[in-house]
Amino acid sequence: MNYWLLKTEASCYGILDLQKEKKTSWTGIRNYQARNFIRDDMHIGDLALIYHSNGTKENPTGVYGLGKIVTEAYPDKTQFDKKDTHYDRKASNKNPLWFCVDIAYVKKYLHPVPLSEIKIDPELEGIMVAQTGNRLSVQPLIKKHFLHIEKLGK
DNA sequence: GCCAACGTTGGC
DNA sequence: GCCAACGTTGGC
Repeated sequence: MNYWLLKTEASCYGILDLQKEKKTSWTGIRNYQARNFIRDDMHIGDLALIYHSNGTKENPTGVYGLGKIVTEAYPDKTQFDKKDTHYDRKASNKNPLWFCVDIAYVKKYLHPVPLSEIKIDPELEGIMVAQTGNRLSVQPLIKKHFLHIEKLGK
């Protein structure tokens, strides 16, 4: 059982959208390291913190809720769609480059956990998302960090 | 909107 | 295989 942090922009697809839809395919990941995590290490039943980047004063950057991985990895179909912004001409059905999983809504946090708090919490020392310059949109979490954020978020 | 950090591309 | 140029991410 693995724990993850998934970055998204609230204005693009946030926890409220996931709550409404109940389930979505997490497409559009175009980074090899993130791709490898999805393809190789994500499995049904894993839990994922939903993190909103590029926050505002009212809704600061941070963790807003919880989702659950409900499929194994499969080819992200947006890579084959010429009209999609995530189209990749180097990818083919025979040789897909990019993968996605389906994420189900679990809950929205009563108390979202802002990045500013994550950064100063000694319990979360070493967490990847608090390290400067880190742009990875799919991040593995150690259980301790996952449980602590869960406790803070409710 | 700024800009630092960083991943990717492509010429050599 | 190096590395400069470029584009993107994302905190502020």
